[in-house]
Amino acid sequence: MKIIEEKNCIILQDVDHFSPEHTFLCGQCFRWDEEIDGSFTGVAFSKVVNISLKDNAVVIKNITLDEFKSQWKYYLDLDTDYGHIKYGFKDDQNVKKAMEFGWGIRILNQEIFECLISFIISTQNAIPRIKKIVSKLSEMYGTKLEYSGREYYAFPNIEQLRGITKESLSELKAGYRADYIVDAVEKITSGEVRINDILSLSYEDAKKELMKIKGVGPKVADCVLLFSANKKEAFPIDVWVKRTMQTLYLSETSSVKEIEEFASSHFGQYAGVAQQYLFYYSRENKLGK
DNA sequence: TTGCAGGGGTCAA
DNA sequence: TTGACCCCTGCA
Repeated sequence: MKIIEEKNCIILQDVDHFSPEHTFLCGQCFRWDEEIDGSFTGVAFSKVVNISLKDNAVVIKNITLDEFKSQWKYYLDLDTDYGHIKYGFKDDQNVKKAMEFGWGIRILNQEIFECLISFIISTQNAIPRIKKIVSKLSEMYGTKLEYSGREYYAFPNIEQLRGITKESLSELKAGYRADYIVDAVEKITSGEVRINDILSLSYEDAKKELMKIKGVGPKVADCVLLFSANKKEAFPIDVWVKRTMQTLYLSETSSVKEIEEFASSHFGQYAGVAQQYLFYYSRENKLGK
């Protein structure tokens, strides 16, 4: 990968296995929107950034070389060799097919707090509505940003949400999830849940730590670990993945526990990567519906 | 227009 | 293991 710095813009040449479209639309994040020209604009690290693919080069607008090296390179998971991961799944025809369909999905390393709150909101909810609620929460409590003549809002940090109540969140119309958001903020500010330790804890311990929060069950915890804590062995099982695994690998009556055990032994350390490709493939093709 | 089913699950009994 | 759950959206 060759990095070229231009005015307030970075160009990456020879990047393999990266599709902004598939990466931002595969359901792992809720803060990226497609523009008319096919590029994607999103907010992270209190910055608005625009990413596009042009003639096999990745163009990232509104960042400096330092910001790319210190934050965005990791965020986009560009240090991980997806060719190697793909090779490891060469004997699995289902994953192979899903990886061809959704080529270039990279598992993002999002900010943990934002990812946690976003997936608490995702519970029993549809993606467009999740995006709406996350966006509204940012507008209410986050820092205002500007890019290309438009207003954006950074996702609020823990300090900005300190002291919120169920009532103050009523405008969000998040339903019963408002209680969960309040509980997460309280437990993190009090130190009961040490969110900054998630990165250094083992997968199992990190999952236990997250599940101390009300509204965080195994699925939400796995999403947070996979999409923001670089734990690629995490294998979130939702309705789509459950149906897909039952159809392609196991049987209709297989339980979540059985699927979990199978995924761990069959997919191994990159189970989460396989999960995301299978999830995207089954959703886009409405598998089992 | 109204009514109903279901949505990237989780909690509590 | 099973239903209830807040609220919105899509679809008869």
